[in-house]
Amino acid sequence: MSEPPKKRADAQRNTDALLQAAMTVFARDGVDAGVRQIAEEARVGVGTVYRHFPQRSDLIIAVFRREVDACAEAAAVLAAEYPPAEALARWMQRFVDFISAKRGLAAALHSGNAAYAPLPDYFNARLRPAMRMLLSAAQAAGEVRPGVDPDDLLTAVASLCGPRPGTDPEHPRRMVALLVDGLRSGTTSSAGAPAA
Amino acid sequence: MSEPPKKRADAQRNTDALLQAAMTVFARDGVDAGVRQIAEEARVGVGTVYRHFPQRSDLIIAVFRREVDACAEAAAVLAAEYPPAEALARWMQRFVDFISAKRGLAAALHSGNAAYAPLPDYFNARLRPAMRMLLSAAQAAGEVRPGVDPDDLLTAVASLCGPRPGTDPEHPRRMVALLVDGLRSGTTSSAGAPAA
DNA sequence: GTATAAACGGAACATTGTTCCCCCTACGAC
DNA sequence: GTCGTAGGGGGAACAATGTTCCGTTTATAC
Repeated sequence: MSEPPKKRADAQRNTDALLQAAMTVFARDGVDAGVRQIAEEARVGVGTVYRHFPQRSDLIIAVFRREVDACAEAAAVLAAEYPPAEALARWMQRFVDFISAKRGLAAALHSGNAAYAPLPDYFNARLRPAMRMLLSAAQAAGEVRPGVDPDDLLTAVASLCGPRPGTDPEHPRRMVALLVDGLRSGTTSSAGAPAA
Repeated sequence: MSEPPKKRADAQRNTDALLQAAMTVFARDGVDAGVRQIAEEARVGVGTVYRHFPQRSDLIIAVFRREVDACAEAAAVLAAEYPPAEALARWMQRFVDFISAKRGLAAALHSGNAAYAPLPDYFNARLRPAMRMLLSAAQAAGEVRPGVDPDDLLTAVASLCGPRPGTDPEHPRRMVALLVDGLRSGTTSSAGAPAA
C-alpha cells in the first residue's frame, strides 16, 4: 500500500508553495481568484500549477481539506492545553472562524460543480469526531450539561454562521458564545452567570 | 412621469425576441449559457444584446422578473377559472414548477453578485400577495382550514423544492399535494380523504 | 424622398481556464 | 565529480468567455 515513489524535492517544494499561495490568495481575494495570480504568489509558472493540480477545482479542494484538517487537529491541541469546557468553547470559536472565512467557498460548493460533491462528506468525517471528542470530555468532567448531541451542535454553529445580509461579522461569535454559556449552565461547576 | 419616448419598432421587437430567446436558452442550458448562444437564438448580433441589456446579469434579472410576473398573474387567472381550493392547489403546483426550474438561478443568487440583491425582494413583493389572495379566498369559502399563514406556506413550498441530492424531480410535487390535502382536511366541504 | 438619430451586427478586445512543448534540473549510476 | 535521463518548470499559445467599438443599415419625421 504505502509506496513512496520519492517525489523530486523541487516538486514537493512547489506543491507546498502552491497550497500556501492558494490559501493566501483565496483569503485575500476569494475563491474566484485567477490561476495566474496564485502562480505568481507561489513564484511559479501556470504550467506548474496545472502539473500539480490538473484543474482549478483540485486546488480549491486541496486547500479546503487542508483547512478542515487544521481545524480538526486544533481540537486535540486545545484538549491538551485547556480544561474540557474551555477547550470546547475555544474550539467552537475556531470553528466559527473557519466557517466564516469560507463564505465564498460555500457558494462554490452549491454551484452544481460535481467536483465539489465529496467535500461535505469530508467536512463531516473530520469535524464530527472532533466535536464529539471535546463535548463528551466536557460532559464527563461535569462541565457541560449532558443530553446534547454533538452533530446538532455542529449544524447549529454552521447555521449561525450562515449568510445574514448586512449583519456585522462579530454576530456569529457572540451567538456561539451564548450557546457555550448555555451548555455550561446548570452543571456542578457552573460558576458562570446565565448569558447576558 | 409617463413619457413614452416612442421606442423604435424594431428595437421593441428585438427586446421581446431577446427575452424570449433567453428564457428558452436558460431553460435548455441553464443560466450559465453564453451570450452568443442567446444572440443566435434571437437571430441577433451580440452588440444588440448589449444594447438592450448592458450586462449579462441584466438579462438574467429581466427573465427572472418576467417569470415571477407570469407566476403571480397565473393566480388571478386560476382564481377566476376554478373554485377557491382548486385554484390554490393548482397555483401551488405552478409555483413548484417555477421554483424547480430556477435551481440554477438560485445558485447564482447566492453567489455574492450585488446585481442580484434586489431579486428576493421582488420575488416576495409579487408572490406573497398572490398566495395571500388565493389562500384567504379558499378560507373564506370554507374550503381550507383557517389559521394558516400565507407567508409560511410560501416558504414551506420553496423549502420543499430545495436541493435534495439524487431525489426524483416529482418529489416536491407530491409533497406539496400532501400539504394541500392537509389544508383541505377538517373543513365542512372536505370530501377529500386524508392524504394517502 | 431625404435627413438623421437610433439600432444593428459582428469583428476586436480583455480576461479567464487549460494545454502544449521546449528547456532545465534533480537524482541515481558510475 | 560526470553524465544520462526521467521528470518538472515555465510561459507562450489556445479556446471560451463577457464586453466594447464602430462602420453600416434602417425606422421615423418632415
